Amino acid sequence: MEHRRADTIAEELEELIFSGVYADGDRLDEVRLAEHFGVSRTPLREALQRLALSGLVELIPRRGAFVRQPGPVELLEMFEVMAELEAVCARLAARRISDTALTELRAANESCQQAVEARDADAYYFENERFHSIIYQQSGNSFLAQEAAKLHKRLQPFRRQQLRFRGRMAQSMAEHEEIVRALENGAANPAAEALRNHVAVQGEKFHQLMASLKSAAE
Amino acid sequence: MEHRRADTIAEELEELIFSGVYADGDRLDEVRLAEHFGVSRTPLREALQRLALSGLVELIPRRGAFVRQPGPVELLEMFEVMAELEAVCARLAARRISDTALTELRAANESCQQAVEARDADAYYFENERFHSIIYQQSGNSFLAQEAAKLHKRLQPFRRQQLRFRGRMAQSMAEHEEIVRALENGAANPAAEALRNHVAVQGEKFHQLMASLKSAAE
DNA sequence: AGACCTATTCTTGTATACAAAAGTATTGAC
DNA sequence: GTCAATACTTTTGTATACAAGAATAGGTCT
Repeated sequence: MEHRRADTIAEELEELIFSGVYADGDRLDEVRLAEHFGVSRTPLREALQRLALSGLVELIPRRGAFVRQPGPVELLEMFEVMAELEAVCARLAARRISDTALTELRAANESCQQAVEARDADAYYFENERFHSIIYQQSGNSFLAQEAAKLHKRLQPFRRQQLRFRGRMAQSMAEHEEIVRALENGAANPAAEALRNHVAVQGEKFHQLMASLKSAAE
Repeated sequence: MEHRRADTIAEELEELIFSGVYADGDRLDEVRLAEHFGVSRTPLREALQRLALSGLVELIPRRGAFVRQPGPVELLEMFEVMAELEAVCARLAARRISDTALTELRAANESCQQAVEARDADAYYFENERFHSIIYQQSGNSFLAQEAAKLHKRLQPFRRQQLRFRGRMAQSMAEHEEIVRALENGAANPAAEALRNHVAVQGEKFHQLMASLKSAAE
């Protein structure tokens, strides 16, 4: 498997970084990565340029590409922005959401619930993403939906950790229920508040987790 | 002036697109651009990859790079998101803003006012950017500040147009005053509301402008 | 021994060469 | 004249080659 294939390199590399193969600060060796993907340095460098703007990778001239995993502070900030973006989505969606979308939302929530009962984490993540994605779409603002989806994806690996907390999954489902009810009633502010808290609590839980890890290390 | 220089190509190209040299849908010819910058296709293609993620350029495989200027609908959506982002910044900044930052804010506003009186559009844009940038920073969330600044920059060329409206500059200054007062009082919601409206009205004015241009063309 | 300078090696940045796909023009048939 | 098929041209995608900066190791002087 030598050459004649690329185009998906950026995505594959992104996946590699997301999945935690590389730690923060790791240098990405061009020749090694090129070998790994079975391509030359040219397309690999193009992929790195792509990744640079999304913040996953920092390109230092004449030095190389370094993995840039967000630290605890930056993560909290990102969760805060996510909470606000979702709140806006909810506020707009409360007025604009269609009946079919509401049906889909209930279906996604149902599937979510089943995943919780079956303790199927993968299915839960999938359905949870669907749930949130529907709300983004129904904001009626496709630019907003796009930005929200982008950040959601970026935070996905960190959301995983905060579900370790006992009872968090059940609480999360209750919050989903509340969100759906608010959207059904077309209640803009309650929907926004519910979604903001739903996401913000994830950031807080994450913070708690980090703090507990840190104090345990001391 | 042949080779040995790049690194800034992405920025220069971005500037070229921003300044309106290329229209929506224009194809960016790699060899021509490479010649124009005095480099080979390799670094130029890397620059294009960079620009692709920010949405300025669409890369269609085996077809080439096409300029992607947002249409009226997308612009309105972007202004809507900008308004919400700034509102969040204001809400957070109202609690966290420092005295020195408030002083700077007043200074920026003063300079803005002077630029209006001198009818110096360039100075106005510069000071206006400074004004908003301070609020982003004072949100205390650097990720948020970064995202807000990014979108602000992207919308900059379109803001220019809506200031043609008679009296808009003076109104804008009054809105700035109101924002500063709310921040001084630490009034989170009023500050958020004031800033949201301040930005949202820009989107509406822009919409009016587009509509008038369209009806004039018929 | 430690600091400094130099030679060597490694890695990035860029140009060029070539292959494959898309686009264009020319020819021929109806 | 229009359509289709084929040859030709243009342009993208990728590999490779080479140049220059950064890192490193080895040696020298104090």
